[in-house]
Amino acid sequence: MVTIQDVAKAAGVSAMTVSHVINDHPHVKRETRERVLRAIADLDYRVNVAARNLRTGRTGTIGLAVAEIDRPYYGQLAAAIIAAAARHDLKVAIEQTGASREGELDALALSRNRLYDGLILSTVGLGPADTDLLKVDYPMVILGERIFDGPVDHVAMPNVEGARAATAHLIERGCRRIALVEGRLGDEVDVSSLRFDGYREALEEAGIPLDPRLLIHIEAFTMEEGAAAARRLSDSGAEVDGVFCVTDTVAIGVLRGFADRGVRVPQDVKVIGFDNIAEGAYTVPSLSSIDPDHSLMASTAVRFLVGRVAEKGKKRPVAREFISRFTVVARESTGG
Amino acid sequence: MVTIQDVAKAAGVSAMTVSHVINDHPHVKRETRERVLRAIADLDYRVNVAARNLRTGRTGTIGLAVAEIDRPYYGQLAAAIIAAAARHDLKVAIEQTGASREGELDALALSRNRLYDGLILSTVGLGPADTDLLKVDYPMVILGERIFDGPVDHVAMPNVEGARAATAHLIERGCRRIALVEGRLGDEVDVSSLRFDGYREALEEAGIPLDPRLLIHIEAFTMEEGAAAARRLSDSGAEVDGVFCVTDTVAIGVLRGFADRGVRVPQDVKVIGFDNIAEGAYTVPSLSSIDPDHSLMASTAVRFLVGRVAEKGKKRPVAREFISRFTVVARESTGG
DNA sequence: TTGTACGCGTTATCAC
DNA sequence: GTGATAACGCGTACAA
Repeated sequence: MVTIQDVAKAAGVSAMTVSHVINDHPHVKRETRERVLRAIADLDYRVNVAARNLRTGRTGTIGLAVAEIDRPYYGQLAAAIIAAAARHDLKVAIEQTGASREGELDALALSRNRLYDGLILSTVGLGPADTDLLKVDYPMVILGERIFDGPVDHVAMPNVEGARAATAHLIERGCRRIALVEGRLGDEVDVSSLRFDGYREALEEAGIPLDPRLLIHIEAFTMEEGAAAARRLSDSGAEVDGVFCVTDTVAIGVLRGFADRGVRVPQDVKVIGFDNIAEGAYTVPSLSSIDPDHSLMASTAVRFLVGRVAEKGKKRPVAREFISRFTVVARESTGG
Repeated sequence: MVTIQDVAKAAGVSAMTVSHVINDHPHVKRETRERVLRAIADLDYRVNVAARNLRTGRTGTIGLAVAEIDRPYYGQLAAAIIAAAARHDLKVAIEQTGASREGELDALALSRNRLYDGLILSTVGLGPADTDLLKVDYPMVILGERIFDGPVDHVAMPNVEGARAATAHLIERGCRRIALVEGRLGDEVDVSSLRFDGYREALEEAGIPLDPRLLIHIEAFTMEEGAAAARRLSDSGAEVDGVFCVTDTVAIGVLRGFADRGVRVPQDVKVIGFDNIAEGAYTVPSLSSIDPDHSLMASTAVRFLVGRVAEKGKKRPVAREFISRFTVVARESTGG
């Protein structure tokens, strides 16, 4: 294995100078630099990242913990984060938490083990009760809800506002009997409960009473659960002319479930989701949604994290918070 | 920062003994072990992975280079690989190549920089002409085609056989004018050309002449290109009663494109894809496909790679090769 | 502008 | 069963 010493010897300089050349330090005569570069090329020298990491205390890798990378929402988020991290010369290692509390705690532990310079954690299972666990001594950014008070940076979606806009959009299109497909796991504040709040507010504003029979509970935000929910809703005989789904993935399942029952979208029922995943533009009918600008969220999360990494060791200042903006994307599922 | 020395001091032993305890070596008296463990807990000691990496020459992380993690196929593959790697205590860092030759070369370079213990490379842009570039001196497994002769392990899909089965499935369902939506980028052997071979073979076996007007070329394997292809096909007025799409993602776009033109699937045209991505079960109509058993491919790729990592430094034996099996998944898009 | 000396935290070797 | 010592390869004071 060719080391920096070998290069130094070949170039007739000290390892120090080689290091300067590698790290683009000034104060190296051009001639010397060129000689070193030639030696590097000749010997096919590569820096040993492990040694550099040990010395600098950085790994050049950040962790990204998401529920499951094979769900479109997380895949698209991960792609955006990887791209944003690359602009800071950072690599991204992906952890899958399986949407469980334990999985998220595992991810926290990994960074504590100094595998990563920092962690971007997409929370699903952790709730306000776990605030203490988030008081970690390494850079972290929570990608999710504004439900934590601790000194932790947040990048969140406009859940309440977006859900209100989605519901209002259905109302504008003439819906009056609007179901909500949601999945609150307990009494805690989570994505589902925040989006429920927006749904409730929009109904109130329009003077439409909230009918508990139109709240369809699902156990996971999957297409499968969405399809089952739509079938249940249809089979129940409940009058429904609109459905707001807690995520697009669920909405795609809902579209499928309605198709199974011969319910026409948007003629019989209008459907809207949340996230604006890429697939929504290609379903039949295409899916209306709320677009929370994932790439803005991703770049902000990375920016926050990079900032924390840079100021590592300093006293922890107040937590930063960023709520993304959103737009309503009207497609065929709500009448175009 | 608390080091192994601190623990050693606190436990009244040497650092070596602490190391033995950490790494589960035998030959440590139980009493000593317990004292050490208590010290570790008391001090909240964490091993410094960077130092361990430097010493052992391993990073505990493998690279996975895919075109774009936000495409369902790669997302689902990545999830399977992360799960398989976890069973070997390995982390996975994801590189996005953007489906380009340069991106794939960059990924090769990163591993050469010893960032990873090994690399699983999903090739799209590299062709047989690049065989030399794949003669790298670190563990690597190619996830893709059997198009490389070099001493590199392969895990491939049954492209020709699967495509033949897909086409034969359409023929069985009564199709005679079968279009192929494909995207060969040049004269090289790639996914598209292999699946074309299978398509051609199936037509031959059924005595159906190949009509070049039914070969629809696309520039990328995306939903967008698929939708455009279906619209072109429909607008061309060509008689078509079946379409085999080179991937499911493209097929989902094709379904959408046909919907745009009022072409009914499967009544007017039957459609089948390749990959059996999860979304295919929830499209309307649901998508028939070829399932190449991704999880088997993923676990095999990781197994190959782990084997190479273990035998690192030894002479390079012959390349291993694994061709996955497949099943035909018949859904609504071909008549159920 | 370049070189020397040393430390980063861990583990392998080998002795006891 | 336990410990002393020497690497692993790089970066950084500090000296020259």
